[in-house]
Amino acid sequence: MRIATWNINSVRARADRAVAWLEQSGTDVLALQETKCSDDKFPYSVFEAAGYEVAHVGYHQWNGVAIVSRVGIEDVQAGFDGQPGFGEEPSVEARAIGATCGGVRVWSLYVPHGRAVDDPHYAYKLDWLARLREQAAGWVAADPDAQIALVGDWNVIPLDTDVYDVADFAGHTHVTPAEREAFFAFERAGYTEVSRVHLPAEHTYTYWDYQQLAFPKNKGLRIDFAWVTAPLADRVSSVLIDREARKGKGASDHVPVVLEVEER
DNA sequence: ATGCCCAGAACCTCTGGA
Repeated sequence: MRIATWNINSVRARADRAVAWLEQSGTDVLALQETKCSDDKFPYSVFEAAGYEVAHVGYHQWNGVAIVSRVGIEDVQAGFDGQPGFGEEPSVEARAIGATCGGVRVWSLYVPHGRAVDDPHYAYKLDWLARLREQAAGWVAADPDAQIALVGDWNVIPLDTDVYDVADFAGHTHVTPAEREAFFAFERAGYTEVSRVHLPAEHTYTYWDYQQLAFPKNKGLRIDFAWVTAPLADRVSSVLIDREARKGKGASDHVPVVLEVEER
């Protein structure tokens, strides 16, 4: 079974591209982030015509996450328990959706960006990650055999070698010790980041800015990851970051990360 | 060529993204 994650940066602008990629990559379950639409505007029929079921949560033109599956989609949950909100009167955003597909509990996650270290959005980001980790630790404690995959756009650059030049990020979000600590805390919660296990090479990126020829110059970031429980990590035989998906007109600024999961 | 921001809402330029 192939499980992938992809920040699609508007599902309406790229639905045909996403379905073509699903078919050519042989992907069974795809976690999407930044669908940028409300539920009523999601292009369900494009995916359904290709044999995929869809679970989506989106409230307006920002955020939005989905899970697309051709191996079943059960027990859909929009948001995780305790997920913090943002704003003057905090509202929970469409940044997390969980569903069980082919026996794996998949969470499609769009971690808050943070905007700037002195912005309220930054504190929100750290709280969001801490609350998610609390829940995720509880899932493992309740069932050590659980097959859980926390995949998505984590908006954290975990290592200095996960960016073209870390000096360019001095004083900015994504590289602060607090963000990196919040990211690596999932290790202690019982999870393994399997893309790193299988693709340890430095300067391996999943995102390239649209501006200033970032992709041709390979000025990228590694910010899309897959934290999975130990029993599931044992089944992951390889991971692919599909750079080809960044090429050409109309590409998302992120590319898919694909996990090859052996049958039990 | 992988090629010099993009999408959405609204309607003009702003917000958000990293």
